[in-house]
Amino acid sequence: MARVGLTTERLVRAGAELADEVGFEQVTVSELARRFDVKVASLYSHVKNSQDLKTRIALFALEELADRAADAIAGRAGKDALVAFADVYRDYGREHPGRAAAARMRLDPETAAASAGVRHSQMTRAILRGYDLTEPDATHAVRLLGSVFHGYSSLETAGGFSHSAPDSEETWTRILDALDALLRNWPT
Amino acid sequence: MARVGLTTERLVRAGAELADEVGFEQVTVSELARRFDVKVASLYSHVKNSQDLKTRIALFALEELADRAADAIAGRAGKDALVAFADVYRDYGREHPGRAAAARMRLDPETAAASAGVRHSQMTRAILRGYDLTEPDATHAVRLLGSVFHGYSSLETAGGFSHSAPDSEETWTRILDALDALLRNWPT
DNA sequence: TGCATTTACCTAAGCCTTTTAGGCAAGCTG
DNA sequence: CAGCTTGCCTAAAAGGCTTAGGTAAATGCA
Repeated sequence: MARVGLTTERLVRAGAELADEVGFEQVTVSELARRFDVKVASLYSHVKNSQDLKTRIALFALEELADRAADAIAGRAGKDALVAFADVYRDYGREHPGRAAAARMRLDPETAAASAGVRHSQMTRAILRGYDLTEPDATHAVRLLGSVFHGYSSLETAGGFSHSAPDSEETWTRILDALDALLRNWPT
Repeated sequence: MARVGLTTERLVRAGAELADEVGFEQVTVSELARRFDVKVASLYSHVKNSQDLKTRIALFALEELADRAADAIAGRAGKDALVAFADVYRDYGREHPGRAAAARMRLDPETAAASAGVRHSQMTRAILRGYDLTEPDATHAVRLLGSVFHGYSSLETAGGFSHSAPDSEETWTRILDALDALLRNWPT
């Protein structure tokens, strides 16, 4: 009975990697057990159930993404900050499609309120300091940006933009140009 | 052995309703069999497997949504068309969250190419006729609109905007104002 | 109308995932 | 080194997916 050294932390990290390989939907307690060469039941000391595992992966991804975003916007402002921030979301979705899908998972309100999701909206609002928006327009804009980042990443992952001109890269820069212009001239 | 009259069509419709009730992820061949008061194996004459069922629900939803969108934009142009079109997406997501989730499902390329998804992008492009965009900007704009509709609907369903001011209704109209303004002044 | 064909639904069975209950031994704590 | 905690185990139940092969209801054709 060699002990492998399972911890909730290690399971979640491995779950995140598994998600990137096979898709978040396909993350299963059984597969994770297989990867640790351990019996399935053994995971249940570290994780409440399958749902709990997925929620933890989602929280992990939100955290990781928020950290990257924070790094990216440090010392930047205006369009420079907007682009750096937005690129973090898109790059994350392409590097880590499973984690990104996890980050989009529906969380119950209390869990969401305690998650790094809060940091995400705070950072988005911080980006808007480079533009001249007052409430409630700032909130509207935060929601618009969230929708675009979220939506673009998930359409791109679904293959929506592949194999057709213009390439996704170009569309992305043009969308960011457009959003920058929009934020500078937000209609009242 | 009373025959219930199963058909692929009826299964898919029932599956769509089930999705709206319990969530698309929770749609299961077993539950569907239960609803028709039929043994699980019986469904396998009408549907290849669970994946096939879900794909068919997705295609059904895309079709239904495209029909509604087509109705909405008939006889409209400019901002009027944009708003009517966008509202179809948002309303569909709120009335039929399960089907809307299905419509967001990742399809393999050939299936996607044969789906009503094609009509969706054609209609989006048609909306842009009311604005002065030439290629490749029109394509960029189509992708932006797709991202926003997709993203907003999924964030709203996830409860992202609930219980905080301003309400989602107001944000939505302001976002449409903003998109209209943006399309009229697309940066080059 | 009666027979043949098709087919809608069934039973049976195997496999996989999830989850709980209870046991043993590995490794820290003193 | 004795004792406690706990990490991982076996066992088992319950439910979902899927295939193979059968029976009877519906359909079609003479």
